[in-house]
Amino acid sequence: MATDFTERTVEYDKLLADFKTLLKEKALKFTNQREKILETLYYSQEHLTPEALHQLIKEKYPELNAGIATIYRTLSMLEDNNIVSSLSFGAQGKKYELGAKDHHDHMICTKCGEITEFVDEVIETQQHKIADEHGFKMQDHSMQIYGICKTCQEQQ
Amino acid sequence: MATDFTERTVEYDKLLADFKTLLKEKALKFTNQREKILETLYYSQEHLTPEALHQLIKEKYPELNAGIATIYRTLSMLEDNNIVSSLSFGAQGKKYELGAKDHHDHMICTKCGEITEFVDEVIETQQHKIADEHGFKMQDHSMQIYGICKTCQEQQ
DNA sequence: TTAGATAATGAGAGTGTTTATCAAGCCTTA
DNA sequence: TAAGGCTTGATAAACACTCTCATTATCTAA
Repeated sequence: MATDFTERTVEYDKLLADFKTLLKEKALKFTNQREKILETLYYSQEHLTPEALHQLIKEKYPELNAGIATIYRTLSMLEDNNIVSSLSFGAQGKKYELGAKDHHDHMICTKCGEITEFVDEVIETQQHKIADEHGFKMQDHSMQIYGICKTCQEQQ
Repeated sequence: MATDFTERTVEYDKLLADFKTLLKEKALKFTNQREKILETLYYSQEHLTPEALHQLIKEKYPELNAGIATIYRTLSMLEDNNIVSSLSFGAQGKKYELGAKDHHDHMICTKCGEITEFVDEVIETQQHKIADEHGFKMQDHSMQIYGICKTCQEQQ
């Protein structure tokens, strides 16, 4: 446990340092709001909507008085710089997660909304192959599997 | 050509008949608006936004005076009954298409917004395999490849 | 350390999309 | 054909997100 926490802290410190470097490169400023947004995204295990992220930050740092516009602005900026990635979720808007991890896809439970991540090499390579066959210059991809998760199946 | 048209008409007639049956089963009514929406979706080769669908119907059937609310309501109903499926398109909203066709995935050009459909057996089977491995009861899935299409690459 | 330049912020107005409300109208079927 | 109840169009409202702008905070160079 102690080890996990330490590793986690070290990993976050690296993320933060990289973030600062990026800001400097682009002549952007390192603000309290940006720091707390990155931190909250990092320590949250979930995929967050801008609204949910806003709530979390208001609860933990009420004195920051962070506005929702700043959340949106920062998430956009983080996404443009490939630090976070977003997942479109039908009409319910977007959810964001730190994207510094390895690429992965999502399995979404249509009952409880839980999102499970997975990585599959066969699919990764196949996607590149398909894009190539169509003369398509692939930039990104996303795949979602919708269904009922194990827990929800058992509850019936 | 004549053959194509005939086949197409026959196929649409079947779709329409099935739709009527569904409505009857659910004690819903067969209205002019619902018919024109289904028809327009069927004869359109494109993935349509609710707004675009509304425009098409206003142009072709001005006397219907169809309201945008009806378009949304009908698309929802059709989607709930697996007659159409929608494709979330980031911040730009949703696009709808008839879902009675074979399953397929999408390749989306981030420059011009063009959507190309494709079917890939390797991916289809792999998806089932992944869901099984996670004890997930798969209901549906969607995959999008984002990138620059051939035409847009050539224009640069 | 300080001051000036300028990026970033919060509040709130604005925008575009989707949904809810409700009175009037249309479909079904008896 | 007439009644009942589902549908509709118009419009208000909810929602997600973006823009504007005056004020505040950050960075840097002296």
